[in-house]
Amino acid sequence: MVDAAIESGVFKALADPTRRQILQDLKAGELSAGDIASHFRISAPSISRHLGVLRGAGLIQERRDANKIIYSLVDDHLALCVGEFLSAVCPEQVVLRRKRSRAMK
Amino acid sequence: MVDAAIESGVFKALADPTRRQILQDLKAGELSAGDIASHFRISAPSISRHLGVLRGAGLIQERRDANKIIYSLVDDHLALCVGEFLSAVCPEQVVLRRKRSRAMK
DNA sequence: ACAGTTATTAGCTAATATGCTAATAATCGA
DNA sequence: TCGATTATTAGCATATTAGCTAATAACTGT
Repeated sequence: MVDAAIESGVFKALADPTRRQILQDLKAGELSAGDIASHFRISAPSISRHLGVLRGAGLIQERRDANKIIYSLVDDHLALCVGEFLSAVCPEQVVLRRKRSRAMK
Repeated sequence: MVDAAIESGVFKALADPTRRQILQDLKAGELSAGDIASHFRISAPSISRHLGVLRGAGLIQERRDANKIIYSLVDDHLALCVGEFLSAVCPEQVVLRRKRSRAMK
């Protein structure tokens, strides 16, 4: 079960089309903030804030590489939060497949 | 492919926890506006507006039954819109199963 | 037709979200 | 260390959202 406050942050984050597009872009692999910003017409600071929202929701993570800050998807978070909700409302149509954890006992 | 404006409406609608709960409540079957409102602490007009948002997003439908207005889930819409997005971002974890249409040629 | 029930619409306030520019921070290369 | 590059933070303006109460609309039963 995903905590309600966390789920709420995820859905809030998904409410903005720019943020949804960023997630889709990151599906292909990690990207720097500048790379991401260059896909949009809005200003870099605005993108930076969108990245902050996504990060706050636990959907993406960042690391510094020299000059740049590199963003990437946090693996299971989106599928877990949204999948759990969809499983509650339309389980016949959405099947959640849990990824095999790579850290096995 | 789901139209972008429609997808946007769906995700906006899902951003509010009250609206997500309404969808979950309706999973069990149709409910009148009053039934729905009685599950929440907020005023009936506020619930009415939430219902309007969900309806505007195509997620629920209404019909009048005498005095009451009865709401129910619109079958595929949620799974289609959100599932399409999840399939783009985390297809390994979320499998979208299309319902068999009952109106077959 | 009228009172009662159910629900929505109107009008308002307060909080939140999103965009911008200017300023600041962190790092690199010479 | 200094200028260039990359990105974030601060501060502001505007738009949207969510809540409320009061008023209106649609329908029932007598």
